[in-house]
Amino acid sequence: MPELPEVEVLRRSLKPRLVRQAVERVEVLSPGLREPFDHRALKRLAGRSIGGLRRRAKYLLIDFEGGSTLVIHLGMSGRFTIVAHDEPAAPHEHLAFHLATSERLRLVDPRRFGLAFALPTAKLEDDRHFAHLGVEPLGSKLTADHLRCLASNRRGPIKSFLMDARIVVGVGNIYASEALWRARVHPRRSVARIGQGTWERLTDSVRAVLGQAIEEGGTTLNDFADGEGNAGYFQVSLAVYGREGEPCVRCGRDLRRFVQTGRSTFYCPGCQH
DNA sequence: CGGGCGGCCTGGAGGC
DNA sequence: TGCCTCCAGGCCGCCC
Repeated sequence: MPELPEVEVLRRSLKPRLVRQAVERVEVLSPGLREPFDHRALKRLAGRSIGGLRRRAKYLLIDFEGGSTLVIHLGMSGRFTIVAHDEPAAPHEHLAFHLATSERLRLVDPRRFGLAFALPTAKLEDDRHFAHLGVEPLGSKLTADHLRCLASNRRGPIKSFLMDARIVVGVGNIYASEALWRARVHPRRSVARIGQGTWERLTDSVRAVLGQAIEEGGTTLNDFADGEGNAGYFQVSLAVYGREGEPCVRCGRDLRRFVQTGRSTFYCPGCQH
C-alpha cells in the first residue's frame, strides 16, 4: 500500500511517540520478510533510545542513539503501529519493539514483501538498498531539467520512467497515474517525445499530488494506517486511480484502465495526450 | 544495455 | 456455503 506519502505520514505520526523513547526489548517473531531477519543485529537495538525518524524513498529510518539505524519498508501490506503492551499478538506480527512506556511498536505484514534490518547509521548510504536510488521528489533536486537529462538516453513510456526509483523515488502505481492525469500526459507517451514545458508540468504535478496526499493522511484503499492505526483519506481525492468507467472530473469522458508493464494504469482518454 | 515480465506472498472480492 | 480465479499500493532478478 505505501508509496512515499504513506511512509511520510507514518513517520510524522510516529515521531512524537518515539523520539527519546527507549526500546527495552526486541522480539523477533518470524524468520523474516522479503529477506531473512538478521536476528542479532535487530536484538542489539534493545536498551537503546531513539534519536530521530527519517525517510528515504519508501524506507522509514529510525535512528538510535549510539549510531544504529533501524530500516523499515512496508512492502505492499505492512503496518507499523504502536499498540498497548498487553495487546495480543496479531496474525503476521513479525517484529515487536517493547517501549519503556509499556507500549509496543509492531510490524505486521501478511504478504511479507516488506523489509526490516538494522545497520550502523554511517553505512546507510552505501547499503545496497539505497545506493542506486534517485532524487527525492519533494526535495530541490527534482527539476524539469533533471528529468529531461535522465530521459535523453532512454526510451519507453513516461509512466515507467516516473516509477523508476533510479530516476526519482517514492512514486508508485497510484501516484504515477494521478500525477500524469494532473499533467495531462498520456501514460504511454514516450519520454523521448516530451518537451520542456511538459517536463515542468510533470515535476509540478508529482510534487503537488504527493504533497496533497501527505496532507490528507495518505491513501487507504485497503489497509494503510499511520503509526496510531488511523486511516488516510486521500482516496476520496483520487482523480483516476481505481475509477475506470467513471467520468473525468475535468472533461467528462469515461476514465479507462489498461495494463502497463504488469500494473494497472488509469487515465482519461479525453484530456491526457 | 535497458525495458518487460514473472515471481515472491496472503487475503479479499466476485463469479458460479 | 464453498471453491475457484483474479487482483492488490513494491521490488528484484532474469531474460530478450
